[in-house]
Amino acid sequence: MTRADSTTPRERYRAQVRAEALEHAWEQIATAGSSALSLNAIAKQMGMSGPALYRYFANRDELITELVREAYRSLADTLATAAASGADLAGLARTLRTWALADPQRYLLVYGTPIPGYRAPEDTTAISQEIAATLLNACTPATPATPLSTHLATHRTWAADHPAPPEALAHFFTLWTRLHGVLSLELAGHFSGMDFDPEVLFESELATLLP
Amino acid sequence: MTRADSTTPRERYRAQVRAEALEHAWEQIATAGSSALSLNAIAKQMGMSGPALYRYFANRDELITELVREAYRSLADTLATAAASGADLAGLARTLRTWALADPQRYLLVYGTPIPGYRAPEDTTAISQEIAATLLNACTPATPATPLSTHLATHRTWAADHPAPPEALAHFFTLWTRLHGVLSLELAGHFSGMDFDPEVLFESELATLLP
DNA sequence: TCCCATCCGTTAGAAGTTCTAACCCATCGC
DNA sequence: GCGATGGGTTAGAACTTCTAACGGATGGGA
Repeated sequence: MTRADSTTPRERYRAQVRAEALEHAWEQIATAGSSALSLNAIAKQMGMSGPALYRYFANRDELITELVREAYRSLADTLATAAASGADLAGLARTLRTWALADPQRYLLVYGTPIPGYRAPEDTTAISQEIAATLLNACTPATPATPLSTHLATHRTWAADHPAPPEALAHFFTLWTRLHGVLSLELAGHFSGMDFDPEVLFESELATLLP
Repeated sequence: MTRADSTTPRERYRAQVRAEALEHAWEQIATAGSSALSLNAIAKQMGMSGPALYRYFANRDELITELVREAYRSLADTLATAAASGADLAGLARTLRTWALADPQRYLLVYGTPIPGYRAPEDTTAISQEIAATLLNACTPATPATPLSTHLATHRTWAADHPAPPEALAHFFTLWTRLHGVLSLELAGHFSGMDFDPEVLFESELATLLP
């Protein structure tokens, strides 16, 4: 304990206040969406007045960035533990759907409409690669070569260090976009008027992705 | 011309101002997203001060609703004219992609993250059904029965008047969600870090949807 | 042609928001 | 105990949406 291995009381308090603010932010986002998130309202819910929160978050964007980071982290961990428990590709896909349905706004925060000016920080792309790797590990490379896989064979810098063959990369992309296609339209309420069950559609798409 | 078959000059002026306001709104939305749309800024761009626009739009939501309506209308017309020109399913899909890439925020306005409280008006769902019908007409019912098609056979109230068989309905949903899956992730910038071409992925998914 | 109602645009202002500045005071380390 | 650090406060600027009250122009009926 010569130096900064343990945290000071101030740092602990600071982390606690930040965490509590993020909790309130999640509640607010779940009910009113990310665009209606108010730093002022959060501060008042915590019993302190307006600008006090600016000691903890430089601005509204930094708070949202932290929410995005938490969402990414949560998804990455959820998928990683599922994979560690022996879940196959179908299990991971259903884990993803469960995670998304548990908090639609959380899913849409990372995969929904982005703010045009907003630029995601470096570490979120790292977590994104982590998620991709978890899914990629479950992708079976038994699929035949396609125009997509041959294209990815020469355009794979994003997964340069992952040993998956180009057919697995192609499989991963089709998995990702197909599941996201069903999930995002379901979460956005575009199936709400219709009386069918989106889960059947999800399972139908999932079935096309299994060996 | 006994009564209201032609428009009065006032009505024409009113429609013109509304149209100009919507033009500025589209410009604003294209650069800063729908959440950053400012009624005040639009008014000032038009040379009039703040609250004047409230003579033309009851509130911000009504203006956004009108934008959503225009977007739906534009997509429906674009697909309808493509279909009238003899476009097949592949042609319609590529028309959709072109339309989406022409103005990403316009696509995301209708298919992206919704505002939780917001309720779409009746006529937009009518246009949505119009779009579905155009695509449905191009869906070949040659696909075999699947769990999804049997489910849709008994849950098709949303397309009750359309004569398509359940296999075509299933085909339509897989088409919709697969294309949207690629497009929405591409428009949201989730492929931007990677160096591959989203069009290849789009064409790959499209190929799986053709007979 | 005149006149009046309707409608348009204005300014003022309330209630929000984000965020900065200045100040006070508690806490923490030396 | 003393001083620096940092948290919380209020004030205030610059925004936003939206309402209210007031002018003035326009357009249709007598």
